[in-house]
This record gives sequence, structure tokens and C-alpha cells, in this order.
Amino acid sequence: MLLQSQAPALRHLTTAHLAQTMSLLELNSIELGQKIEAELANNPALELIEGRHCPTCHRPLRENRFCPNCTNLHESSTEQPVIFYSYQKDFYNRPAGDDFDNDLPDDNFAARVETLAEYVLRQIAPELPVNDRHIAMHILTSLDEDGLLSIPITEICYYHHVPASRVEQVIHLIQRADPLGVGSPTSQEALLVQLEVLSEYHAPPPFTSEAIRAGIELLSPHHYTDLARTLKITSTQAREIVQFIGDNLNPFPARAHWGEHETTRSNHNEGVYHHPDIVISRMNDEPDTPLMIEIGVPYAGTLRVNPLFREALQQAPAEKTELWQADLEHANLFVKCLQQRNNTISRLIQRLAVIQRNFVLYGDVQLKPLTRAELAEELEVHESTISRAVSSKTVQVPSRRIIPLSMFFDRSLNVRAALKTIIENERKPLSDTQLVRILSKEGYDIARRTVAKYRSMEGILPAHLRGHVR
DNA sequence: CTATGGCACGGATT
DNA sequence: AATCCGTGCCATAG
Repeated sequence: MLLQSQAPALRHLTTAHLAQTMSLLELNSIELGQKIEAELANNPALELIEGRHCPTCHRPLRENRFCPNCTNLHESSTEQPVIFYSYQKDFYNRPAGDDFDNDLPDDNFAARVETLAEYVLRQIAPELPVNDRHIAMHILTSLDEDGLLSIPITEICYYHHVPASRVEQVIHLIQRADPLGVGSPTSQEALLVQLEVLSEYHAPPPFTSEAIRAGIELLSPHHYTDLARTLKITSTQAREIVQFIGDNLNPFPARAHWGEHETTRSNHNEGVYHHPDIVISRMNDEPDTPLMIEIGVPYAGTLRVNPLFREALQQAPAEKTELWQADLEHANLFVKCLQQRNNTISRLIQRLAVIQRNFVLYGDVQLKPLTRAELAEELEVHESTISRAVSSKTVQVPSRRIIPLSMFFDRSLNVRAALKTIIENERKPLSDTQLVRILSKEGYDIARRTVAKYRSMEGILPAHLRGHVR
């Protein structure tokens, strides 16, 4: 019954058809682009008309971006975001300086989305002996979310029947690829690699590498004296070293990419480098600015059933009739499903932008806890519809952060963010129990154990290893 | 004795 | 039905 209310047009469809609707929904714009290419290639009944049309209602877009039917610019408000569409070409060739992240090399479209493993592999490929490729893959697929090697080297040696020295050579190569230090077995080693590369440009304070070797535990402002004693240096020197490391090195290589310069540091990112499927920006600088939602569309034109094909079917040779008939039906369906998908996504993101407006504009602390089920009820679609629409898509918010759409449904992000601000502003390290008390005053009721969990999720050290200078 | 991390259980979510 | 998440209990370190 839910399905009927959401899609009267699809009421007559069979289960197989519905399955197809779903499968389109969970694709992000790149995957969708590939899917459409494939469909176009092997279904003669489908046709792509060049031109700019709204992906949901198929009317021509005004100024090539706005759909006059789906969005009225003049009615936009905090409650009514503006929706517009960007075709792949515009989306990725926009002028520099426009709200866009151009961290990644300007390769082809598909290269924009890749896992950390692919990203690194691509960098080292030229120097990597072909025979060592599988070793590199093994290493890169065994990284934890911090970019550190999570399995012992011996395991790799054993698996590929190669000497340790060879594996180490490959690791050596990987460590010097972009997230500097990635693939190191330990944070310590990652730091050393970063230090080594960095010292080609800037001389670090003396004894820095010795300090790192002495142990991570000694590298907190709390242990200046211990560190100084161990290395037989003055505590001022020790202080400088710790400061330098804190400012320039990163014990968790994979996290480096996620906006250290931003006020809030992005967390668990599934190790994937995304470009956004959707970009949210503000219309103006007023606090009550309407939000603009830009949806990426991977095909430049309108997909439809070729009317000529439909006619040709009348005179089809007998042995082909059945096949062509099937093609035609499939094409018809595909177009409908595509429209349905775009419609769902656009409704979803509009609603989300209103509900989570403060989160979008002002950051993590403002995220309202929201479950997929709640949103499903509001939009009168099935929960799984939301689930699929949300998975594997990314959004760029006005701060230029690119985040997974699923973050809009993170149950604890706001608490974690609050926790972070407390710790950032603490005068001296607070224990987890103390943090629980402060948080409950702010209205977050969570257990002590949970604070500890959030801390480690955010990569914040326990109180006794945490010092605060600044 | 206090602070924290590991393991595991149960309920919520997907 | 599978997975995720918050939490309690216990062991360990300081």
C-alpha cells in the first residue's frame, strides 16, 4: 500500500520492474552514468535527445539549470530550497574559484571516485614492478580507517611466498605516496616517513626523529620532562619538538585528507575519496538565505523511448518481433524508473535540507538526530527506499566539506561534536566521568563508556595523555 | 582507588 | 534477518 501511494504511475508493474526501480535508486551519479551508457548501448529502443531538461518532469530547464515546473525561484525561502541541475560536463569543468574542490587531478570523470587503495595505487603504479602489484593490492586492502597497515607483514610474505624485504620495498613506495605515511604498520613509522619527506623542505627541530622513536606516549605536552630526560635534552627543546610534530605531522595518514583546516574535523569516511553527487550552497550571505541544491546529472539530455522504434515494430520481421517488443517494454520501464529515481532523490534532499538546515549551514553540533524511518514516514515512501537513496551518495555543504549523505542520519554526530568542543576548550584534561557530567548539563545523556567510545572515534587521546597548551 | 579499553549483550535501525 | 550502537561488566594500568 505504501508503494501504491508513492508511485501511482508504477502501480501496474511487476516485482521485477520494481526491483529495477530500486536498483537505480541506490546508484550514485557516476554509477548511474555507467548504467545509462550500458542501457543505451544495448537497447535500440532507447534514445538520448541532446538538450537540457528537468530529470524529473522532462520540461526544458530555464537558463539551463532551473526547472520552472519544479522550482520557483521567487518562492524560495528557508522552507523552500531552490533546486537546480548540473550536467556532468558543467559540474566538473566549472571555473576555478567556484565552490568546488579540485584536490584531485583532472583525470576523467570516473577517476574522481576511488577508494584510498586505488588512489594510492595510481600514484605508485609507474614505479611499481608489475610483479609486485598484487603485493601492493594486498597491503592497500588491509589498511584500517586511519590508513595504517592492520595485518602483520609476515602474513603478506606467507601469502605470496616472497621474502620480507620485497614486501618492505613495496611498503616503502606506498608510504611516500600522497596521504604521506599511509601503509605504515604503526603510527610511529608513519610519523617518521612524514618527517623524512618534510625535512627536505623544512628543517625540523633537532632530535625530532629520536623523539618519535622514543615512543608515541612521550609525545604529549604532559611528558616534556620525561621526553627531555630520555633524550638528554632540555625541556624547551622537548617542547619545540612536540609542538612541531603536532603542527606538521599526522599519526593517522588517512585522516589527513579530511579537512584539518576546517573547524570540525571530519570523521569516519569509509576511506573513499568522493566528489559530491549533490552540492548545497547558500543563495546569499543573509542568515535566512534560501539554500540552493544542485543535483548532478550524469547524462546531458533527455532519455526517452525512440518513437521511430515504436513504429518500426509494426513492420518487424516475425522472428524479431518478440525481441523488439521486449526491448521496447524494457526501455519504457527504464525511462519511468529513472524519472522515479530522480523524483525520489530530489524530494528527499529538499526535505533533508529543510530539516537539517542548521547542520548544513553551521556544522556538526547542529545535526538533528533523524532516522531514515522518520523521514520515510514524512515522505510517504518505504524505509528501504530512503536507505537505498541515501547509500553511496555524497553531498557538499556550503563549508565545502564533502560528506556522505548518510551523515544526515548519524545518531550521535551532534553529541560527538559537542564533546569535541568541550575538550578543545578545556583548561586541563577532563576525565571521561567529568565529561559525562558536563554533557548531561548540555542535555546529552550518555554513559561514561559511551564518552570513551566517542573519544576514540574522534581520535582524541584519553585525559592523561592529553595536555593543553595554546 | 581511578581512569580507560576490551568484550559482549540487547535493543534499535536498516 | 543482518547490522549497528549504546552500555554494563571486568581486567588492566597508573
